[in-house]
Amino acid sequence: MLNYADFIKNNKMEHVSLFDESMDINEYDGLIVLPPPNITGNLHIGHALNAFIQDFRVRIEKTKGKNILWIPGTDHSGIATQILVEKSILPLTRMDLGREIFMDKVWEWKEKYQANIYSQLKSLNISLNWNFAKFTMDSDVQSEVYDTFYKLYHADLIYQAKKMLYWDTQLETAVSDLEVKFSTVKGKMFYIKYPLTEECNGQHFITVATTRPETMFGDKAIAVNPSDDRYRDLVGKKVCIPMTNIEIPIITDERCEISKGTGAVKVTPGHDFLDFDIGKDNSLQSVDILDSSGRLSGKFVPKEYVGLSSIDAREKLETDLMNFIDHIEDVEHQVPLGERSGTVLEPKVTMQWFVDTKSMAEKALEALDRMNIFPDYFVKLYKNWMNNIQPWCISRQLWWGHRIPVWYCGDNIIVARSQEEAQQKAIENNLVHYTLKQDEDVLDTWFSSALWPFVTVTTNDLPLNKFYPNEFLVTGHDILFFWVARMVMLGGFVKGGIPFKEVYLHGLVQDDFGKKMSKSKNNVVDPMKIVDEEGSDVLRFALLYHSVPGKNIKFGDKNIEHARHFCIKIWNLYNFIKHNVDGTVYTKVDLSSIEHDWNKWILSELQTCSAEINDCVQNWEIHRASSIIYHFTWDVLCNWYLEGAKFLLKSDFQEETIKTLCVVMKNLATILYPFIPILSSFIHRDLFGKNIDKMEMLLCPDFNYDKILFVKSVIEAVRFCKTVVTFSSIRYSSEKNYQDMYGLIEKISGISVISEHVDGFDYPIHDGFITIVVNEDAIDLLKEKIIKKYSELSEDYKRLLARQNSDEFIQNAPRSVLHDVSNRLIFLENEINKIKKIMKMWDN
RNA sequence: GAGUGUAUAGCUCAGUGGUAGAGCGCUACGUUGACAUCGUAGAGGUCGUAGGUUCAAACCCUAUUGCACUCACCA
Repeated sequence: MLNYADFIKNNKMEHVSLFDESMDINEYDGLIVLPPPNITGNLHIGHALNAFIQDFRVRIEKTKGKNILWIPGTDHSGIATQILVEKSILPLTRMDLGREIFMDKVWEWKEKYQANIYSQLKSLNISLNWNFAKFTMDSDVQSEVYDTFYKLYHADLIYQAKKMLYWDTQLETAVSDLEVKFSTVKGKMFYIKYPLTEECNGQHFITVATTRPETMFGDKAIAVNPSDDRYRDLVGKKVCIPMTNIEIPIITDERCEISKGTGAVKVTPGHDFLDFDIGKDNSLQSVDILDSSGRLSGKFVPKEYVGLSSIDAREKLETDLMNFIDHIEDVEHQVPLGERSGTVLEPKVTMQWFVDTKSMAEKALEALDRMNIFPDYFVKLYKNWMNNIQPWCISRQLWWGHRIPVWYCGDNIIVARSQEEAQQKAIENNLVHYTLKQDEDVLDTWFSSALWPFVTVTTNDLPLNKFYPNEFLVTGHDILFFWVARMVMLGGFVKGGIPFKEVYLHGLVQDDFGKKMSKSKNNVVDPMKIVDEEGSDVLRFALLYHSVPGKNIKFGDKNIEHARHFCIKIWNLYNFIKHNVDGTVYTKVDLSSIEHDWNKWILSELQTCSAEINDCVQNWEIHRASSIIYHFTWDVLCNWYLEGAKFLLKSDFQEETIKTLCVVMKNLATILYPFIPILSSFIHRDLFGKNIDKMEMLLCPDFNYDKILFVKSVIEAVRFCKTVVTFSSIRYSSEKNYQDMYGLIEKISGISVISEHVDGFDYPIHDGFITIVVNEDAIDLLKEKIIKKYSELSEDYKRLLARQNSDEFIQNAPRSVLHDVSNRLIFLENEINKIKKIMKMWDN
């Protein structure tokens, strides 16, 4: 027979098709989209988690009879891809190649890495339907993107404005607030003395503190708080900017904090967010002293500083300003870094396109009534973000992306859905004498991603009313604002309603020590390597088992090992069953023909297990569902039932036990299918000759659960005693005497149960005693065990009795709890009395 | 600075007011025909700290400390 290692090896070779490619579109009952991976490289383990969670749910639905169309795709991811392609053409730059040739290079890159991502997704054995795959820059997707822009523009929700934004000097583009990551670095705080144009009360200078002295060339004022007594007399006076001797006024502004720095702050409206606002309110000019690559430039910058980077200029100023520097302090401060480029960002005023998100955010808040977010604590974050929504800058000064659908025609602006339409509009408006020039910039990647739930439907010519909203969305919590929020906003605007009925946010996969996986830390776990070595089921179960909603997963070899052991356990279970049914496989079994309580019991456990998993799935508690199936398979089925079944297979109950094994294996395979689809499909096909389909409804016959408790109780007692003494037979005595279970007990425990009276040591069990036939020497060890048990039970009893004797408890506790406690007390009392009786006999 | 989450066994983590749980690790025993990639048993916990609510708190509330994350923050 095939062993597990061979099975894994064989399955690598064969591509298991898990959906029926010929399935008619009418047979689908709903749709979901795969969050499109970036075409920047390889799938990482987070993608695998994301994909497996979706596939889990898709397969769950399938076993319930609901077919979900799952559409794959990839994202062009503007900045990230452009950076990589630029790196790949070094030492040439994109300027050297020109826009057209550079774009060809990016498209080449796209083809290569999309193919790579697709083949890696396929190796995860997930049920994506590849017939409908999309790329965010496909031309039909572009039409939808342009159409959305057009609609927003004509609804006055898109506008062009000059605003201060973070500017990436390496990529030479504006970036959105969400793409800024702050980092603590060591820097210097310069205390610079600005000379007053005329002395005032003996003062010749006003001192300001700054970490960015190089921006002084753009200073337009010195501001102090109006209630700051130290500077009261200086307000309205003028100072000179050191080096350039340009005169600027001392003004007051409420936003200056008296306790910060020296209380006096240099106002540079061109290069600081606060200063920009102060400048605007005080009619100060905003001058830009940095060019797009972050080098000093312009008429306000002294010649010897023109062309220097901020850092170089700062260094040079440290010596050049000698006479003006009061002192310098070492400080740690936060600097804004570009998420992708990692370079220091500069606040810079530029003309950009913005989406006015206010009204859409309001609708997105209302959408919460119809859209469930799991886990629900993310609702708070979502609300908080929507309530503090900022205009969304959607233009990027990049080459790779959807070119902004705006055409310039002299001083006229034409917003259109295509070049042709723009042309047409130019003709209509008598603008033909100008050359039509499309905006050079591209749209933020997230703008096109935000349309994903419906463009995947419309561009595939699928019926929107059937597939939109999507059934659910599964994604990492890190892109709640980047993506989920924007899908809800734009989806609501373009198509109305909500884009998906449920949102499940999973955590990030971290390394064993809870650190983020990154190439630089060399702690990246490659999912493809695990798939290659262990099979996709192992990776899948390892991830699902630990995926608590919203929480990050610490992932290491332990997780893999645990999942591998589980798969091997199932493999061995399958081996056992295959061996024991020996060709007579029952695919349909009339459960009413099952008579033995042991068999009926496992059927009922199976049913319970299935129902519990169902409950978990409703709430996306995949980790709990995984524990339940693990526990059922390992403990209930393999460790208890199977051991008993070994006896039944050699008894008069052989045939019905084979039937039971078949029913259990068939249904277990179906339950396991969403967790470990490859192995469970294989088992199902091999034993029952067909693919897994819908879950069967099991109508289990009634059975005597007391008998099961009896068997377990005797066996547990025997095992407990076996750890201290050796014996080969016991006698059981009680009112209820389930003789028909003796065989089972003997088989599982490995001792014989005799009915004739014997002398031995009495040991209490669930419902009576067992008499252990054992020699005198060992009795003390057993006594010790019993004394320990006695003290444990007594303590329990005392505590519980105290509770039951409390009037307040009786008055206030619900009836069911009172009932439980009194039952428990009766049980404990029984146990204790049994032990007392035994102990009394010791004395005789 | 504001917010969110989190603290439970040696480690990694589940836990739904009413008997404290799992995997790994550890100790002891056991290869009986699915599985040593295993089985059985055991040890190991004032559930971060301090209050409060409740008949009853790991769970609810308040405060506090540590950690993680999100947002804001370059004087």
